[in-house]
Amino acid sequence: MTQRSVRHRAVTLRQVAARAAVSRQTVSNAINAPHRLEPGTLAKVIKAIDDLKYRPNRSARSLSTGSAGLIGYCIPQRSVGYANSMMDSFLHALSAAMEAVGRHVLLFTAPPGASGLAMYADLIAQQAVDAFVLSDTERDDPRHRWMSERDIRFVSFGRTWPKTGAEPGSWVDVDGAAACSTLVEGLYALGHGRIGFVGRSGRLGAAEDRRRGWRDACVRRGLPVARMSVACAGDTVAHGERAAHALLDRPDPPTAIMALSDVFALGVMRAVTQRGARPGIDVAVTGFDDTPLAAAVTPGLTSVRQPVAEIAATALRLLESPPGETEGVLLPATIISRASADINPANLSLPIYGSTPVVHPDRQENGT
Amino acid sequence: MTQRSVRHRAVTLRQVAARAAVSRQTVSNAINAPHRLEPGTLAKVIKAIDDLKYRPNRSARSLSTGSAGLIGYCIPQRSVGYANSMMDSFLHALSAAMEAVGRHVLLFTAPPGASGLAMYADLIAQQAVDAFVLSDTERDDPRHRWMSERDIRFVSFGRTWPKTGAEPGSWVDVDGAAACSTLVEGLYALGHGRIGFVGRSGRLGAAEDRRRGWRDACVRRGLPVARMSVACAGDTVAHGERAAHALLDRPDPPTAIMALSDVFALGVMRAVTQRGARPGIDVAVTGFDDTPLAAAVTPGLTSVRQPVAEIAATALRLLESPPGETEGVLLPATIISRASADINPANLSLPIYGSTPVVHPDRQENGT
DNA sequence: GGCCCGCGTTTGACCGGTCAAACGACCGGG
DNA sequence: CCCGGTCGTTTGACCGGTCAAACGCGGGCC
Repeated sequence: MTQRSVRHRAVTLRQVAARAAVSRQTVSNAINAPHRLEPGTLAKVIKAIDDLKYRPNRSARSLSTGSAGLIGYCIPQRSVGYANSMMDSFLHALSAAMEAVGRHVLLFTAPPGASGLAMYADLIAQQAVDAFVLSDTERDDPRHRWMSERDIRFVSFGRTWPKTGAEPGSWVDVDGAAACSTLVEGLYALGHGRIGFVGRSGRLGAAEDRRRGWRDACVRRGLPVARMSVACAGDTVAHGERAAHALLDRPDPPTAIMALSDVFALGVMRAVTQRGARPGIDVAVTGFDDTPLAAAVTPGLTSVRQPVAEIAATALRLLESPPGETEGVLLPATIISRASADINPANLSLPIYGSTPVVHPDRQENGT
Repeated sequence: MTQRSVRHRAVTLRQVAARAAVSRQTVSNAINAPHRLEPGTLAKVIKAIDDLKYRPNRSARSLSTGSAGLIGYCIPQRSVGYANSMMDSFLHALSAAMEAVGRHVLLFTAPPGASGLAMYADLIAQQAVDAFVLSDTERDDPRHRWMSERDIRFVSFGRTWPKTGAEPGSWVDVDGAAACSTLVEGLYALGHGRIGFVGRSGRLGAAEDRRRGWRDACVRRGLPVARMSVACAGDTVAHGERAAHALLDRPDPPTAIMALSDVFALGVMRAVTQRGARPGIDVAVTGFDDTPLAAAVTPGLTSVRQPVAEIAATALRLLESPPGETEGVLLPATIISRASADINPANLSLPIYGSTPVVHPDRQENGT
């Protein structure tokens, strides 16, 4: 009804060209290859662009160049009650990193496993995205092979775990094994001689990696690993709780329990409390991902923080590297030491996998 | 090096047309307006499409139609330690809903407040998105006015709170006031005569809405509201804890405390415990958002679940309704009753705002 | 039999950029 | 003086769809 309800067409490159009294291509060059223009012309064109507030049409550019300027990210359908604020902040970091180079993240959903590949295929066929960032990778993840066979560009957050020599694609990952072996070292230094592990069944690469770090460090220190680990089927506090009870019911129960996630760790702490013991005093407990839970519970939960911003930046770099050149990048995590297992960095011996820093955040978090 | 490293061009509409021995437009019609084709031709074209696995190029279509098929969603930069898994699952639901109609969600980041509007403006100028879904809306959110002035389509998750009569745009929201007033009713029925509220300072619409529901229900029942509420500045457990101590230190302390979020509620439970009282027995506690925290803590935290899938579906519907027709939809939340405040639906009187169902999920969550 | 109508199909133009080749001006060298 | 080369700019074609108008055809009606 008001006069502004008349839809004003967007400014096009030709209008800018007309105003600056140059050809279309000159305007295009002013944006994409300014060095080709004579300084005077460039200034003239830039002025016209600013005056008209011109912004190139993304669809037109995509059509012409053949690249959409978008990368696809599949939001996994998580079970209710699964607190993965890590993925939340990773998405933010990824989005921010993409923006810095003029690209964006396109979200989509797909069923896990091979059946979800149709969604990926469709987006590529429509040329809606240039590449994918994969997360929640599994061992021998079908997506990796599938994509490399079709020359679809991707970066995996999580190793591609090749059976053979050649990697099917680039990946970034966090050194969960190193973090877990450092945790074992820290607990060992605190005098723990039996360290349990609450893991996850299934094929998730990260889960297997962390368990390996725990196992190898225990073996190295001569600590028992047989009957010291449990694999949960689900991702809830209740699962972690039952797993901890199972461990603590055994003949020589562990005096420290490392959990694959903060949610599991919370279940472990509950189990310990139910048995009349005190987490952090009678039984040490550690988690993973440093979710808000970790800082919130009493006692504070020692956890492992993943460097989301670095992961995102690395993923972007790998995506932009020339196709065919696959590369894997392993980033160190950081152990956030709290009262549930007060790791002392000074007592750590040389790492077997890689170095993982340890910090004590308590002062800041409980302050104003 | 292998032969598949030869980039095969994507199938185009013209190739399909050639194969089916029809014109380009006929293929286009087969996809967009099949009813216009004679059944025989349609079958022929569809066969060609299937044979070649043709999928229309998204950029080309966008360029032609002028709509990108994408809606923008700004992922807010949350403070570390803020567990909003609600937003996580909302994004999943939104993405799934969009896909069902062939559209997608494009993520971006922007600083909060008016300074972030440049990002919105840029995406529209580039015609990268058709519309926006806004979340974390504030009272008199600058984005609403700004967008309606520019005829930018949007739906707000959170009321637009107009000062005048006309709404600047469509919105979906969850009836937080009704949920909170129902919580008050439930607590009143349990015998609580002084009910405190831990809220949030600032202009967040949802925070003000919930506080209003608490306040009005208390006034209606003749319960005190003066010196019964605290507004926290930050979103952490520590803030909630301090707020609870402040309430419990007062001359006539509350016997029940409602918190704006699960994180605050956890802080409240800690404060109660520190004072030697038992949450759920000596002091009732409720949270909001039904995050994994709520089911994880001991005792289980009574919380309020927002219907994310319905919110997403409604947002999509409002986006597709003709422009100019603004509409607001208020959806009921669900109270998830646990041991921290065992609300009994049978004892609730008639609601003052709207009806909010109450469920007891404990059996499922602690089971296998 | 001629006319009009509607249906199914085709044609040319267009969306708004980019690419590659052509163009003119200027400069230095033979 | 003419030629070759470089630089800055322009031109036409093209990316892969959709839109609107034009077209051919058969049927019903007068």
